[in-house]
Amino acid sequence: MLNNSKPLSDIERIQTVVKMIPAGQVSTYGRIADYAGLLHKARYVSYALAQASHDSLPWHRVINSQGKIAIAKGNPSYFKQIELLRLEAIQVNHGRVNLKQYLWHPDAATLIFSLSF
DNA sequence: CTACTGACCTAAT
DNA sequence: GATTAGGCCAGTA
Repeated sequence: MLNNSKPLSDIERIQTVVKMIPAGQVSTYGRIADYAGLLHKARYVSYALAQASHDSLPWHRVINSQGKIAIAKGNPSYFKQIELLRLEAIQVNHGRVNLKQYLWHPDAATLIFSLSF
């Protein structure tokens, strides 16, 4: 056996992909789901992040497809996310990020490799 | 089992 | 830009 570990769970696959997002770049819920092999399960990504929104993974680098912060304004995490993004030199205006500028374009082979464990 | 809820997405308006 | 509608799907009550 080349690999005797059990397959990654959906949540583990999502977290693996999120960890691959480089500092200074962002991705979206839908894209993360696609990269993790979970087509059309964008909503599940938000659940997976909420489960582990500790320091363990860069949850702040995940925003919605419109480039906006997905958390409701007024929620402390909303401001926390903006703060974390700005620490990485990502500009946030009116709760919005320029996807053209900061969107992460992962390498397919690297993705497959990272998810194979 | 059904009903409701979301840190969602796309297309249409 | 903003809002709506329909689709999506796991979790929860």
